[in-house]
Amino acid sequence: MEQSDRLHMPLFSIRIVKDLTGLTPRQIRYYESHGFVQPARTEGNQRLFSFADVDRLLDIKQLLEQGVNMAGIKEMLDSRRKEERKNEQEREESKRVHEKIKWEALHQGNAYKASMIQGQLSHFFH
DNA sequence: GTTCTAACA
DNA sequence: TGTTAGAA
Repeated sequence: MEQSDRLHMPLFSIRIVKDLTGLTPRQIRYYESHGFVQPARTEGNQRLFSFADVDRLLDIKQLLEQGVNMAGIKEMLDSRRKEERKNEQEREESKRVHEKIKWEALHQGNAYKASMIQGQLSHFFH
C-alpha cells in the first residue's frame, strides 16, 4: 500500500463527503467511531477523507439501506480485512519466491556461461 | 464560517 | 439519529 495512491490521498472535508454520500456529518462521525472509515486529520484536527473512504461510506450506506445492521457491517468489514491481510501475505510470499528463483537463475546462469566458455576455449587448445 | 467533541432530547 | 453548546 502506497501513500501516494490516489485512492488513499486525504482530500475531502466532511462537508464534501456529506454532499458526495448524502450522509449527515453526524452519521459520518458515528461510522468512523465504529471503525468503518479512518480519515486522516489536518493539523487543526479536522477530518480529511480519501476516495477510498468515500467509496466505503457509500458501501456502508447501501448496506444500511438494505437492512444490514451495524454488527453485520462490522462482520463484513472484518472478513474483508482478513482477506486483505491474506492477499498481502500471499503477495509477499510470491515476491520472496520470485527473488529466490531470480537469484538462483543468476548464479546457475553464470556457472553455465563459465563452463561454456571453458568448453569453447578448450577447442582452441586441442 | 466550518468542524470538533460531548452530551442530551 | 438530530441537535445543541462551547472550544479549535
